[in-house]
Amino acid sequence: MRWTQAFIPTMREAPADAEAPSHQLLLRAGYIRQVAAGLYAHLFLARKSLLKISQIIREEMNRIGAQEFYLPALNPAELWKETGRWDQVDVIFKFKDRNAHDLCLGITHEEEMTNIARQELHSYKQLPQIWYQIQEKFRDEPRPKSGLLRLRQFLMKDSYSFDLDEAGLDVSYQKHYDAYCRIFDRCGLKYQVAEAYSGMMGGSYSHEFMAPTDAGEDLIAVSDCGYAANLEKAQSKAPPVEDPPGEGAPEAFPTPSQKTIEQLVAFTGESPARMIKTLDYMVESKPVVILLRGDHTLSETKLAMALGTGVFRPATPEEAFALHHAHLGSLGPVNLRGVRILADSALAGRRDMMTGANQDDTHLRHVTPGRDFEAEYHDVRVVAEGDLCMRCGKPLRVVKTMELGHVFKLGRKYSEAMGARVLDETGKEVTLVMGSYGIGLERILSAAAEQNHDQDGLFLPRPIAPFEAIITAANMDDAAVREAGEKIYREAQTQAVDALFDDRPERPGVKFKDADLIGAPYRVTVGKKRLEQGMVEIFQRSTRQARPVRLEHAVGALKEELDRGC
RNA sequence: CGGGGCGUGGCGCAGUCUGGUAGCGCGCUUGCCUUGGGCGCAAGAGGUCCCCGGUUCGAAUCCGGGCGCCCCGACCA
Repeated sequence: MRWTQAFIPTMREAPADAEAPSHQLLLRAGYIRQVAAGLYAHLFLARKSLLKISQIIREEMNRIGAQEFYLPALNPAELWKETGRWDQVDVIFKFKDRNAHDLCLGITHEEEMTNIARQELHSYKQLPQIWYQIQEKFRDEPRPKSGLLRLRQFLMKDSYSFDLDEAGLDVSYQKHYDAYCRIFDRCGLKYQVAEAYSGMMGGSYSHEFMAPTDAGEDLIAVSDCGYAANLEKAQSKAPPVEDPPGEGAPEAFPTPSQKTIEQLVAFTGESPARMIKTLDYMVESKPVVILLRGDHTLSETKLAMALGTGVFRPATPEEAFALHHAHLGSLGPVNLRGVRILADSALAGRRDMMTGANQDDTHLRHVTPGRDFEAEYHDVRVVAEGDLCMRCGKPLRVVKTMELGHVFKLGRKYSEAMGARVLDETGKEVTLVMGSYGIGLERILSAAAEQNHDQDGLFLPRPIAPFEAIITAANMDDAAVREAGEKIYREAQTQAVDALFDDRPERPGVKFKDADLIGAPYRVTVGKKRLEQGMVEIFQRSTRQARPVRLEHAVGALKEELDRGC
């Protein structure tokens, strides 16, 4: 492609709305333009890159025997009512057609795929099946953000596996896991596979493929031993805390206006790890007291697991007062009767701690869990940086990441609800066991941009860069330079190098700046001085290393560099 | 949905408090000049000041209502 014929609207300045580096640079480099919140037009460069990404995905899916489908994005409500998701999922775009028939735009396609499965799969002999598509998905997100990171319409590769039993699902799941690793490897991304929270569907199991980047919106805990998990699910051992040997009974002491842990730390000089934080929740309309170490944070996701229900909310100050006869800031578990008390496991075995006295402006010291109050112990805290790995005991790191893909063992949730059954070899009717597996295509591009940029622009991994190289003729008015550029461009085409020839009559500075911006991993620079020696330059964008090569070897040398991987 | 910010030419912004002919930089067009890091000179084009209503002789500016976008939080099948 010649730049004079390409539509690559680069911008010197990023629109003020863009904050994340990937967002700013994809706009500045002319990849995308915003249409509305969470909706972006993919221009030439974005489309080109996304087509390369989808081709990689397609190849790896096909390699595990998956079959590509293409289903409508527009779907009738009936199927979604069958599984209950019509009412349960609040991000569905719903509307009526001219006949007042309920329709929605697909957020994923479990229902539609399962519908096909139940109509067409009748025998174990037809199993296993893996069906996938690369299709638009629509979600009425409360808050779209960060350019292509959280969109209302986006491209997703979603696949669905249908097996006779769990053992079959394990195989389909593992195939996907391996395919996903190959896909993200081939896309040149740094990523981490993390165990993921799998909701309240017992026995389910999932992994997320996470790209470390500051623009991400998920936190994962990572250990040197290979353990990694989303913070929603991650478990850890809290580093041990030295408690004093004191065996004294709880003793009240005045703490005027000391309400927060922070204030109490300043007031008493004790560390927050020596304090018990008391939180009240209303769980299905009944109060539950939750205890945490002062420096720990409650995980509502884990709380839901521990309680076996998601129906809860923090108690109001009035509800808390009714229970403790004290205001927030002085709550504690000692002498509380007739209420369920749930303590984080990090409190087990501790002694001589400090907590609220259930009397305003008063706290208790010498409080020992198990002696001074009884509680059920559960893991309900969010892993903190520095907590110890449950497996290897080494400190965990907390890393900010972007979710690229998710593989999920669904089990029989959809097949059961929709009656997708086949006959097994004994003639018995069995419900299909399903998995579902997603990849966000725009997120691959965003993550690649986040992981491969500097102030001047992008340098995307070769397999997903819109162009593998840009040929920059420094001065198109110089006949020798122009012709050398043309020659390299022609040869690149012959050699199947996907190159952009910058043949614009611009000043060199403009062309270099644009070349730095748009994400090609290499630049071949043709300039007057070197050309007089019969030389041009191969410039690696990521390292900014330039090396001279003979004009006639330029494309060969470029190919070598490209093939070496970048 | 709660909190905050913003809306003026394609992009970045000033002007709004204190009402009086709509400005600057970049970009764009044309000509000259220049040609290895967004060069210089000159002449131009381009704006419903987010929308609706009100106040006023007069509204980008004041008042009321609405819409849109961004950020933080909540949420995220």
